[in-house]
Amino acid sequence: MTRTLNGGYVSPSVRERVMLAIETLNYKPNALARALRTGRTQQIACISPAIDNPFFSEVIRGIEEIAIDHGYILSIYSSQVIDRRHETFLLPGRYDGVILLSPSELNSWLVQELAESHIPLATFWDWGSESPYPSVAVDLVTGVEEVIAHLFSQGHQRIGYLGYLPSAETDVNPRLLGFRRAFVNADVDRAPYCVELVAGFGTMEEGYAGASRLFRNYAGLTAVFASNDMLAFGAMKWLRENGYDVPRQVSVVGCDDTPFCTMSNPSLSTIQIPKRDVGQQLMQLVLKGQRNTDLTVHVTLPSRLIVRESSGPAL
Amino acid sequence: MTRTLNGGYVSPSVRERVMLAIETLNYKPNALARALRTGRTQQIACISPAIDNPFFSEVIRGIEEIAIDHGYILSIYSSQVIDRRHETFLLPGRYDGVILLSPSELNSWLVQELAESHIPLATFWDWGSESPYPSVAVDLVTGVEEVIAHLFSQGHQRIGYLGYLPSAETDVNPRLLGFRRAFVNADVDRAPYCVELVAGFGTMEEGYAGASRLFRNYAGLTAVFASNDMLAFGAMKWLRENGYDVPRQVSVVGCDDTPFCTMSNPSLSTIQIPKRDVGQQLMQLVLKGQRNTDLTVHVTLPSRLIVRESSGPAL
DNA sequence: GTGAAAGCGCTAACAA
DNA sequence: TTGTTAGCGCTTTCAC
Repeated sequence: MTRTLNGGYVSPSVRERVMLAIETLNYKPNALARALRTGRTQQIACISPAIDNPFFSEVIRGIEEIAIDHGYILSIYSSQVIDRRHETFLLPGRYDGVILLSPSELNSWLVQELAESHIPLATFWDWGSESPYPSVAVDLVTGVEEVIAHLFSQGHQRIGYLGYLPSAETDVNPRLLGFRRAFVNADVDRAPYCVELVAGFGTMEEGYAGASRLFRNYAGLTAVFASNDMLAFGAMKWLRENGYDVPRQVSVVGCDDTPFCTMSNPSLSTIQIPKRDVGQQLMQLVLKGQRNTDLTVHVTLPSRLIVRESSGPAL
Repeated sequence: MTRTLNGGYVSPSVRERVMLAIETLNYKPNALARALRTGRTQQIACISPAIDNPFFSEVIRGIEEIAIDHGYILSIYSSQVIDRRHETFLLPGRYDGVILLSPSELNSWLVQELAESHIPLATFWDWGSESPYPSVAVDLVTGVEEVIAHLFSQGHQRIGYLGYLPSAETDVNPRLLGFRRAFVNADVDRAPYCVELVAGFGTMEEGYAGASRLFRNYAGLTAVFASNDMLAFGAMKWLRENGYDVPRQVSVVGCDDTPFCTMSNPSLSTIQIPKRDVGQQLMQLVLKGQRNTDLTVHVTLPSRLIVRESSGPAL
């Protein structure tokens, strides 16, 4: 029977009889038993911190494209609900590879376990310092510098930064890094920049609340850079509701270039990230990891500013 | 060893020695082998047609809440990439239950297979006629009637419907059904309504293109009802770019009440669906299905109109 | 070209 | 209380 399905030397008569039996008994192979025997499941796990953030959706689409091409199917998990109780759920056996999107301190234990488990691993690393694991990163530092240069060139002096922190690693956040560096590098004297960080995963609600704090705590801001688009949208809402005209009174720039950027009114200036590419490279890294073990590859992709309607000349 | 982990009668000394061995050898149980033996995987699969539509994200969150409570972990798949090659990937063994969101003709084969496989199944059914499988549905017909009543009351006469069709089942779409029925039930003579359907999954791009066709094909429209929020956002963008003021010249109403409804400018009037509830009920259905087999339960949840800024008096 | 048997890593049942 | 064994459903290998 085995041979009939998996391609072997079978005589036509036997093949026919087997096929008939399969049909009549409605036989379905048990994927689990097969995986146990062969050691491969043809499944890849992707653990995402927020499935409702379109940024990750797009990255996942990239992963899927490559995975499908190689006969893998992609299983998506939300890292917000994974805790140590599930420790073993993807360890030995279950997956032929794991992709971790934006791991934070909240799931560092998972990264650790995964790394020790010898399952091919790839991470989307957006916390500054180099990843100890195979990773894809985006060069956001220069992206953010572009943003600040753009705002400076439009006459903005007092610029706010709106970020989020899933845990406490704020200092290695490349966006904030770029933000600070841009001010240091600027050849003119500026009023100090203003930073407001909200705890969370970078949602619109957080952006709304964050904007409120930012503008309450710092007077005279004419521009805000938000560390992702969701925050930016939330901030724009707060600004609109509180009588600030965007972009005439306040410029807003986001990060990620999610699909809503072109839909919002005004459309959102943002940093474009090659999201599909990120996903594709991640999956390629897993594929590589399946051959050579213990390699640590790092891929860095570029980012660039896209100016839309939400940013313009300062008053 | 088994007993030490899974709670059995073990003497302290043995327990200690086993624990030590586990520690030093860094032993991790193989989830696959365990599942093969016990017949349960503690995993639930959820197959979603569009992970980038926030509507589904929210439903998934509801599923997750209940799943977690019962010790299951949720695996999410995008049905857009699943085809017959993956036929066996969730059949016997892999999952203790499967939830199918908005199955369409595109994956009717999957529903079929699943139903035959005796895996507890629950479907989110949004195509009108009653589901032959355990399902959660939303009473959209009355929701849509509310929308039309609202638009009528604001003086709108010529109203467009903007829908999408993943396959050809347009006639059982409850939104369209409600839309038509509202016109029939109306006690006054109205200009005929106008329907434009775009092929696809209900994205913003489709909404943009659909609006363009709608307004090209039908003159004098003063209101549009879109069968989901994404389409509505796309339509609003097209309207804005083509000089139509929303809501002063054209009212727009969406469906789903996704988070962006309150963020967009103008904010979007829409039909609210209890998304979390939908998810929770779906998972409950799976749980039920694990006990009694072959039961076919149907849960219907209500929907209601939320009026925001995008709809108002006709010119 | 085909049947049979071993064994993947686990748990449940049965002896001891 | 503990050690041992059979077997989940498959694939691989080795006889025939």
